[in-house]
Amino acid sequence: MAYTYEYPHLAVTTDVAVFTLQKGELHVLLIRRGNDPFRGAWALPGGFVRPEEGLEDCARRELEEETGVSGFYLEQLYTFGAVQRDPRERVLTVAYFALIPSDRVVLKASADADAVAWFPANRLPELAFDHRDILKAARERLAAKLDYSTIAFQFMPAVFTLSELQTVYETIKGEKLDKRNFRKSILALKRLETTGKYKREGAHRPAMLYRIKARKGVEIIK
Amino acid sequence: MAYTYEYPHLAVTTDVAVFTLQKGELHVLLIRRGNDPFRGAWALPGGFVRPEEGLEDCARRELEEETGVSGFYLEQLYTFGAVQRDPRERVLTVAYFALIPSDRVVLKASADADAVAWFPANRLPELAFDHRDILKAARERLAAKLDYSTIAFQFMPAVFTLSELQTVYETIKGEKLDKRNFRKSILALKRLETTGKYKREGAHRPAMLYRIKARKGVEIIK
DNA sequence: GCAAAAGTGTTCCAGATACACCCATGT
DNA sequence: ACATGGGTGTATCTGGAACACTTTTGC
Repeated sequence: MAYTYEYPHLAVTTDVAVFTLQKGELHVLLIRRGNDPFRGAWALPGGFVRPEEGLEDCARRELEEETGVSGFYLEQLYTFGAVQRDPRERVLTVAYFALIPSDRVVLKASADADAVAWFPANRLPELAFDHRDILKAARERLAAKLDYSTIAFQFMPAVFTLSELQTVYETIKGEKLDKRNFRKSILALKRLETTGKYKREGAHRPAMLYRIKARKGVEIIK
Repeated sequence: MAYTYEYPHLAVTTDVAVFTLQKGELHVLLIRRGNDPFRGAWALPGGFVRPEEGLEDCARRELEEETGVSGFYLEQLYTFGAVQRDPRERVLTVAYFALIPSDRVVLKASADADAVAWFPANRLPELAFDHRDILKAARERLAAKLDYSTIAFQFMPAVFTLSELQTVYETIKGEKLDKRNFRKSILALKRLETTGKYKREGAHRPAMLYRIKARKGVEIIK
């Protein structure tokens, strides 16, 4: 099967930088490549855009196929188009980033990949293509958005404690936050409500469980 | 001449939303299309990406070819990929936005276009494709960046008065600013210096002319 | 002398920051 | 009883917002 056009066309992929939090560390989803180029190396999940498929649809489909997760937050990041970024031919990639709550990180292996795994964002293996650059851009965007949007909520399960939410902020920003000030400013957003239930674990006072009032999209705040 | 590939490729263009300021109004550069589809309609300058050409190179080249200007500020905006955005076939566009100082708005007609003209951003003609969406996204990005970067300097000629700079902010944000507060905050950035010369025009006190200390890129501030 | 834009400081307020102790629980 | 993380209020600081008059010029 061949595809012929009157003038040059480009190969176009979407790649997705998928983040979650595990054990107080930011993790990235990577796939071990089963084909050349970079066979055996780790790469972002992604694949070629089909002619009748929207860009975001493509990113979502590839990610669902390769990992089995769905319903995640997805946002276009940047389009990487350096001429030599793929050794085979010119390949453009429209990069996205996705966030997955920490209670939905179960993965399935798939036909496209030898393996799928979460890696701590600070200890990554060698990556295929320019995927390290893509991840760097995604981390910067994520960290920036913490300050002026409700994006952090996308990491949270259905119910959670304020300390857990604070850990999300601290992990991504890489700095400790003051507990009282954090609670004050988060509650001032009026986006959380108490469930009336408590999380009890370990030898200490149980923590109030909160939920997000309207789990719509990410809102810009301040 | 035909181009054949083993699997589907996409047509990829860059389109550029070019802004400048004229007579205290934000203006957009448009090109009247000489070919179908949308022959005779106005559109953003842009064109197909060549296989051996970087994305930003393409945006810059198309804009220089069609307008004769060069050395402008250029930033990737967003990639638009709706399946039906071009009636001929699936065409992806990597949209950029560009800013041109108000003293360099001279245009040349070119082979690609019947006409090139500046339009007030608030009174646009019918536009081809989804170019109205692209312009909307570009305006939003521009307005947002005023608050946390030095992007407004990209509109200024070599020397200018603080009142002229203030007019740039007021025009893009669509609101009046306090003169004393504006000067205080702009000068606090330490990015401007006086030239020692004055602009004298009209029956009033001459205004000090300033210049930008280091005309590098756009910096993130605060 | 008058019209028109340039230039200049201080007060006020709100939101961010710094900071320390008691509470509820399991062992 | 003690170790562990949960939960709470106030004083201070700082950056943004509000605000009015004098200066220099051309006509």
